[in-house]
Amino acid sequence: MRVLAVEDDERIAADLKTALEAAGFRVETCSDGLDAWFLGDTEEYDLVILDLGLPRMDGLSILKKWRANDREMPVLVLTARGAWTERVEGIDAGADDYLPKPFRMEELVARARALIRRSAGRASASQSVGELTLDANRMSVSLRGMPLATTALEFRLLSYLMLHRDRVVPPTELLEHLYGDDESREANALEALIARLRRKLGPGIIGTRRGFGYFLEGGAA
Amino acid sequence: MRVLAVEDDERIAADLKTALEAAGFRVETCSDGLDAWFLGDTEEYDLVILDLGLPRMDGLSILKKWRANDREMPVLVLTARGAWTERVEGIDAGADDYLPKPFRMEELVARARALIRRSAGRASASQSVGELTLDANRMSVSLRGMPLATTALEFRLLSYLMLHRDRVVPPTELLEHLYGDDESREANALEALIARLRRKLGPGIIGTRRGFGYFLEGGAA
DNA sequence: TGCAAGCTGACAGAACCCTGACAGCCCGCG
DNA sequence: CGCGGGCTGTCAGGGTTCTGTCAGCTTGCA
Repeated sequence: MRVLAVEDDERIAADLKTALEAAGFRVETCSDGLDAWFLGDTEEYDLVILDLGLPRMDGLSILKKWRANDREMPVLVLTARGAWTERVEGIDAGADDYLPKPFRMEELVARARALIRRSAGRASASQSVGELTLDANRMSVSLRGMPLATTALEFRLLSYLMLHRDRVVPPTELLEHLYGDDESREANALEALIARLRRKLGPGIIGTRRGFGYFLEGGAA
Repeated sequence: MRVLAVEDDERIAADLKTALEAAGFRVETCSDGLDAWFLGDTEEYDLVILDLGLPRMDGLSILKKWRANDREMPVLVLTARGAWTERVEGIDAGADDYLPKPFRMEELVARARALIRRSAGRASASQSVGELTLDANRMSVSLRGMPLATTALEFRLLSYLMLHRDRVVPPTELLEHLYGDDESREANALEALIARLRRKLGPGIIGTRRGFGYFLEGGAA
């Protein structure tokens, strides 16, 4: 587990590092706002602990920029005592939790653990096969890291194929899933849908097993 | 393997029990929502089959409560035919798979197996005879580890021979299985099919017992 | 040797799937 | 309210792959 601790008070930063490492995390610290923003934007952390008062760039601004840029890692914000407005702003900016200073290290570690656990559960909402990733919560699809616009129906199709990534899914089953058989659609509706999707995705994503059905390539080699 | 089948229709419940036990599972049934929730929350099952319409507590609510409580066992949801919104909700609530009612018991058993296998971390349902392996999920064939392209009909033929690996299968039976006897085919269709397959597979895979039928070499001989 | 069962290659129709075009529908916007 | 635009189902027109049939051939057996 990799943690970034952003804190410009050197003594607190050192204490954080000590406590979190004792708890089994790999810890990096950073005391400058701009550097922190850059690190969080480019590196992969399982958790970020973020103080709000920082040189060169304010903590809240950093957080907002991360979130705007789809950086989803859990962020625990450290706020000054009594400044509860900061907390509201923090939540708005996309913080997952906050802790008023001063705090006891045990509490911080406990919250850190809880956040990581929670984000692990949340991660199951987004799954990928091959170069394709979809996030069930945000109803978003990305291919090789690039976000890709899909319609609701397209998403449901991909979603179903993803759920059954380890097998070839027959068209009847897909039709059943997409429409429910109360309304009968021409089988061609599915083919058209697949064609449109393939045009977006390019080749090598949705495969056809002639006579059986469709599947996601790279599904369970 | 221990399975909990939650279903309030007694006849279906009995069928479920019969089919799953025939497949080698240990089955407990439950017809009440609240009881089901309690069982799933306290007992350890390898799989839960969950009907959505239940007395006292709805299936989706049960599932959500389990998941909220970190109960991770695979859950197969039975939904009413055509009510596909239920399925989407089911997935959101944490179902691993769903099956629209009415369903064929064989399909349910197959999915049950797949789910248990997946949760056990293993990948695919493949079986082999001699040097030939086929994967019923991915509809793929491999010979001596090398993947081999087959058509749908060829696959079904191999599949049937593999299922009956321990005996010689008469051509009439194969014809019946492949085509259903409503449409009559020349017997030669089967011979042509076998010939094509043998050309792909090479010698020593499909054997002939003149006057009796075909078999997979290495099957029981 | 003769017969029946099984094998094979060629081929054309069938099945399957893909694609582009189009039209109806819905929804937001002016 | 009309308009435009995005989403989707339908249709028609292919292209490609399968596969049943046919005719002739080989093999096994009496």
